[in-house]
Parts: sequence; structure tokens; C-alpha cells
Amino acid sequence: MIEFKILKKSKKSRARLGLLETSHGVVETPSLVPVATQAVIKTLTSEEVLQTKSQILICNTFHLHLKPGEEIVKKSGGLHKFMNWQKPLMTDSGGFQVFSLGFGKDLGVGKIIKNYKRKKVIKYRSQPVSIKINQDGVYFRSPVDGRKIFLGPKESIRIQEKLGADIIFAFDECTPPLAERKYIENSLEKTHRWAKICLESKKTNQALFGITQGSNFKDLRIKSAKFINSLGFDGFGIGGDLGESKEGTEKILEWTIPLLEEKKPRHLLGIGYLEDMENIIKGGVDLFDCTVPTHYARRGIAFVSTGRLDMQKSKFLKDFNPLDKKCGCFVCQNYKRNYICHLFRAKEITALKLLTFHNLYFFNTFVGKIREKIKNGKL
RNA sequence: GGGCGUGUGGCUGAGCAGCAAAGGCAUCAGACUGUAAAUCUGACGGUCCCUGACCUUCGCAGGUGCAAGUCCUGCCGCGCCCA
Repeated sequence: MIEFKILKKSKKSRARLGLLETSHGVVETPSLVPVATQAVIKTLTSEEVLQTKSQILICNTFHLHLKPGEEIVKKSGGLHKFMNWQKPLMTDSGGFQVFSLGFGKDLGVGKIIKNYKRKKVIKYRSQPVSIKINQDGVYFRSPVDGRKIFLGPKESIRIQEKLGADIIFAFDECTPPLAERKYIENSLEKTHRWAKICLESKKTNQALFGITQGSNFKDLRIKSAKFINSLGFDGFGIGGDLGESKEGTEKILEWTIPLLEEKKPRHLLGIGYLEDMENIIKGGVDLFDCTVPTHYARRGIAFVSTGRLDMQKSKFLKDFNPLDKKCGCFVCQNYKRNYICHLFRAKEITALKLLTFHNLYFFNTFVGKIREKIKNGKL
């Protein structure tokens, strides 16, 4: 069960300020949802994650099904106890892995392709190499040991019920960019049918979010938003490939969000560079998860008020400043760039931890400022 | 002093007649948006009219070959064994 309270609606945009109440606490929205795929923010303990001002995390059904298996989590008392995180939690359904382990992996592309000039290469009825999608669900090849795993709407919900997050997602197909229209149409039918099955098969009182798709086709996005909205979900995810550019994503939000019941929370799946945040929030997004702060941290990238710093560059060995002078995180209070740079170049794992902590704190602070702007009528 | 072995680009280490010379490391550059991801891609002797051409390289100095990092001779350095 969740309750979503809208505290303020912007007069300048679709942005809104809200409180998402769950049995594990309240989330101020708009909010970033850091990604804890395997029931952990890589490199951090849950106590540390709390200090990054994170309010809610999202774990992954597919990964936790593989390791350690939902039964283990259930026997541990559910995800919250298992990972010692007593604040709100979400689980993603595994729908993204239909893409990332499928065409995403085959074609070496992400869900946003910058050079969209490339012609559509994914034809109707074509299948990725290592997964097979049919009307009922998806056969995955486990990246862990290669065994076959079937995941469909019922399976995903059953697993998510055992994992026990506060908010769970419907099982969908995250469609690839580079797919022709007919592929998207067919996929959308599946996602819609699966959405109904997810709702019907859920037995717990966890909140269930339905996911709208439709790639970058306006009529399909509208069709999907209307259909998913009609089913009675507790909230919405907006997924799939989100257009060829930032503007593409904004358009998709414009097509989708006005058709979703206003009092329910909207979660934009997988978007969140710093420069994206204001735009998607203005588009009416309440929640968004993104791997960027944590993922980039492990690649040596620090996000700071002046942009990105690649902390592996040797020039930082001579830089005695903190990552960001204005940042209040413990890393910026206690460590200098030259030390962090040294740790990266020496391949010390603590480097990953320091940047992960800083990036998350920085991102959360950034969203906090946007909430302030909405509050003050500036956005 | 004698015997055997060895010396390759920043390091390591293949190559033992047709090579600007495999791998690896390091270095430099780039990518990354519901995590396949502490990963991947590219460059890495020099110059230029740069999908190609030329120049300089494999301890040093000579030699034999159309052709030598690769064979021969001498020297130098390093290692092991014997005195």
C-alpha cells in the first residue's frame, strides 16, 4: 500500500511536489531512485547509502532471481531486512533485461541512440541472440551460468511478491531503438496483455506500477498511456526507448503524462543525467531511477557543479581541492582530488566507494534543489 | 680464468632470415541514462602530400645474404655452473 500526496502543482509546468508514503517511510518527490540491482548500491553499505540522502532504492527481479533466488530473500524476512534498508524499496520487473540482454547486447546499443540516422535494423518477428520472446514471456540465458530462465508476467510478480519491495513493476518489454514500427506494435500488445496479467495475479498489498511503452511513435505512446491508465495500477512507469535525444524524451512525456491519472505517481524508467532532471520533472515526472551516478563513479567520473571530472586523469594528482568545494558530503569534507586520483590509478577499491558516495549525494542534493524551486514557484 | 646461457620498443615478453616487430602491463584519448558493466573501444618509434609513403629501431662494432632482431666474428653487460 502506498499513498501519494501532491503538495503543490507548478503553474509554470507539469512539475509537482509530493510525498509518497509507504509502510517503510515517506519519499519526497520528485526524487531520484538509486539503482541497487543486486540488493546493494555497489561499493556502499546501506548505512552509507542513507547518508547520501537517498530515500528509496530500486532492486532487480531478474538479478535477484538468479542470485541468491527469491526464496532466500523471503526466508531472510524480505528485501528490507535482507539488505538492512528500512526505507522504501522498489523492484524492477526484469522487463529492462528483455532489452539489455537481448537486442541491446546484440547491437551494442543503449536505449537512447544519439546517431539516430541509422536505419531500423530490428524487423517484426526478429529475435535477439541469447533470449527468446514469445507471447507468454521471455526465455533468458542466464549471464551467470548460461542456464535457461523463463520470465513472464506471472513469474515476475511471483518473484517480486517474495522479494517484498513496497513498490513493484509490471513485466514489460523494454523495446529497442532501431526497431521498425511493426515490431513496436506487436511488442506493445504483449506489454499490455502482460500488464493485465500482472494486475490479476498479484496477491499482496504491494503497490504495482504499470509501464507504458510505444517507442517514439506518438499514436502508440498515447494508446499505451490510455490503456495502462485504464487498468487501475497504483502508479505508472514510463519506459522503453525514449527517443533519439533529450527533446525526444520530453515529447514522449508530453504525449504520455497528460493521459495518466493525475493523483498517481509517475516514474520515468532509467533516465537521469543531471542535465535531464529539470526537463523530465517539468514534464511531470515524480520518480526516476538511473544508474549514472553509481555506474559512472566506478568508471572514475565525479559529477560536480562545474561538470564531470575524470578522476583517473593524471592532472588530478596535483590537484589539492576537494571534488566540489560547495558539496557537503563527507568525501568532499575529508578528501582531496589528488588522493582520490591516486586511489583510482592504484586500482584501490576505496576509490570506487568515495566517488559512488559523492555522486549519489550530489545527485540527491541536486534533486533537492529542484524540489525547492517547485516549492518557491520557480519551476 | 673456463663452460653454458642471455641481451627486443616505458616495462614485461613472443619472434630465430622477408617486421615497425604477437601478447600482457603502463600511458593517452573516447564511450557509458529501468547495471551484461571496478567495463568496453581506439591510439601507442618518428615524419609527411597520413585507407598510403618515407625515415629510424631489436646491447655495441663489423661481416655473410637480394633480404638480418633473426646466421657468423669480436667486444660489452647480465645469469648460472666449474676453477
